[in-house]
Amino acid sequence: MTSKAINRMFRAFSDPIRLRILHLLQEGEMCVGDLVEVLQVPQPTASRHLRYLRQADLVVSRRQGRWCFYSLAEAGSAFHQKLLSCLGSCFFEVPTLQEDATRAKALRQAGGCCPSVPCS
Amino acid sequence: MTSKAINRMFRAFSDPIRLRILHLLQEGEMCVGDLVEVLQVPQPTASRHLRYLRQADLVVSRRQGRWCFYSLAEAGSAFHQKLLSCLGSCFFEVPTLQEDATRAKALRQAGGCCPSVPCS
DNA sequence: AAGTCATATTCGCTTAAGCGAATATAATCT
DNA sequence: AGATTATATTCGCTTAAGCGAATATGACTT
Repeated sequence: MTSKAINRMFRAFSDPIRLRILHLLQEGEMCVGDLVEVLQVPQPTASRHLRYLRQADLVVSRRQGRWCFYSLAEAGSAFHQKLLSCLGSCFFEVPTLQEDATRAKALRQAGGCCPSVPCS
Repeated sequence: MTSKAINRMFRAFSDPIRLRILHLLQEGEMCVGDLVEVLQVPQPTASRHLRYLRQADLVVSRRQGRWCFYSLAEAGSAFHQKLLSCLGSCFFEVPTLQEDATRAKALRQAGGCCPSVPCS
């Protein structure tokens, strides 16, 4: 965990959409399609931000058939853990995060976009 | 504490020099001259970053004679507190922060740039 | 092989933000 | 008032990064 990596992580957190993604992934892995539906943003936008997060070592991806599942990367340092713990506090301040949570819950109950793949 | 404010705070943390300033100010307020000496950056650079931090509501300034003292702003939210607590973990990862601490300690013992102003 | 679905990348453009160099402001001192 | 000291701002330039629109890749289906 170098100084550059720390700056990259902070910067990764400093975008509304990426914050939303990170917050969503706290509940478990999600495929891109479901993320797009919850975030209500164009798919390329989601992919772009996901790449950014991957390059910052904040998320990892796993391919399964046509779908690509993203989840939070293991926190390999105290700093990484602290940073993740900020997400919880954001929830109370950012209404969008709460709306996302509502949509995500509904989507989970509806089954999501990928047909009966054991999503977790 | 709006969503924009949160993004601004994260972004404020995502620059090496600003991270160093925030870390230094954890030990108490400092005047610009002392910051410049510890950071070893041009004075306008320090001022620019201090303004950025002020606009993000992370630091406050107080003028005393010719000198301007900066200190950390009171954390008015759980989020703000969490974010500040990341600074501690950074210390172990970023050598520059440790070098700063050494220089700051020496400077404090030498009296700093402002003549016997009750600096704290 | 052709088609379709899920995801990723590229392109052109715009804005934020970093830097060094120069300059401006503000307060104190003589 | 004029000089000096401490800090702040401006200017010109460069790079990072955001977006929408279009296109490419990769995997499964028929």
